[in-house]
Amino acid sequence: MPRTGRPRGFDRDQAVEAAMELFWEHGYEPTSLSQLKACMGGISSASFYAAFGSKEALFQEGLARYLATHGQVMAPLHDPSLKPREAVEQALRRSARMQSGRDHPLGCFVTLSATNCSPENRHLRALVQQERERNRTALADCIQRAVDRGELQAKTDTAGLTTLFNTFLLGISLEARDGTELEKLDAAASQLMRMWDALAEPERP
Amino acid sequence: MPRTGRPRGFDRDQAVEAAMELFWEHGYEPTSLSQLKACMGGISSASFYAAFGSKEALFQEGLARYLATHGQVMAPLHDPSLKPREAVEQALRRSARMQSGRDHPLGCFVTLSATNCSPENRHLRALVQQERERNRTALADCIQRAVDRGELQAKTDTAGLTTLFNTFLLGISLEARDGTELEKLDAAASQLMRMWDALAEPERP
DNA sequence: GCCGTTCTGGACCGATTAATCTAGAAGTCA
DNA sequence: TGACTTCTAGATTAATCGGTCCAGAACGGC
Repeated sequence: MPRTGRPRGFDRDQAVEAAMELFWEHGYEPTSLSQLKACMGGISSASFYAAFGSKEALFQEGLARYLATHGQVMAPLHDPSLKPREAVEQALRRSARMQSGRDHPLGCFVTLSATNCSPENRHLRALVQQERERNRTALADCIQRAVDRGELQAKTDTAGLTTLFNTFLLGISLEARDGTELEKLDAAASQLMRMWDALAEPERP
Repeated sequence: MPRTGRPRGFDRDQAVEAAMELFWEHGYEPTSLSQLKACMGGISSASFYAAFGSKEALFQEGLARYLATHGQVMAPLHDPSLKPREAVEQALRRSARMQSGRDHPLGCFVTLSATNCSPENRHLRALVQQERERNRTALADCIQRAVDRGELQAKTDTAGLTTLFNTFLLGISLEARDGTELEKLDAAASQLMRMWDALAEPERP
């Protein structure tokens, strides 16, 4: 933090937040420098580059901001203290609720902000893809843990079940962006969790 | 078709095909005129505009081409002569197979080509969204038909089940683009279809 | 008051964007 | 052959892209 010199004329934190929403809504490439500067209160190019370095660096800050806030709906998947079924169900329902929320862009930043990408920005796509991979792995671990603990039948096709849940999870983004209401997404999640129960080892009487 | 004048120096049909693949891979906005002209054999701007009118018109032609070819994997959903279960299963499995195919871009044109969009191209996003809506409706009709015919229990939550299948269907795009192999997608589809069977009215003995 | 530091407004950069224009080439038809 | 039509190569358009530069403003420390 600088203790001397002319103070910044805008709130850097709010600016990152506003930029995140722009990237979230329109994606990395369609979001222009002019839009970004405008959403920060009409700051100048000099101010922009002094504060963030580049458009790309700002995008990475936006991603980090998203992961630390809205993206936390996926946290249950990475919490080993939760029962696997609980973790999965919470990830689904929290994702659905967050992504269909109306106080920010619809859908998920991680799946939607770098979908359409020029070859020269491939590394940015890789950045968010890596995040999806993290969730995919966590989900797989969750399901494996459920089998290990006897909460799913031993014969369960874990790879297939993981892909099923992950594909649904990813699909929520597109569904939410198309305007599907939370009620329907939640009902779909309920159906899917009923399936989990059907695959659960029946209690020995 | 013109019967007089200098003949076109390139194959218009092949050009539309090549453009479709570019839009499919990178999306509408990141695909530049230079790339498009290059993939058509390095034609000039004049040739391009004489043949297609505009970048946007070409995109619409590309979409139409996709729907008439690769997009036909969704046809079962619109075929009332198929049993509902068969229609849904075929739509899932054919989508998974097509979208993970390696002789064209991964995923689905309809869900991926206009995801990241500037406000001024909103109408193009609406164009592909409308296509998704068509499939959503067809899927809902399919499931309603299954209930009506007694192939699913009368108490079935049709809206929830429709959203479940549609969300999975959309998710296949993102999953395929992330490189998930057909084997896993197919296993996930199998799990989902097993769920259908669990919801089916049990046969009276 | 003055110095060093940091930020700001605005001009400016080359590159690229989608799209247009002009001159001429290459065909059909009479 | 010559009129007519259609397409092509290449220069050119205005606008916008992400990014840089500079002169001066606004602060803390001395």
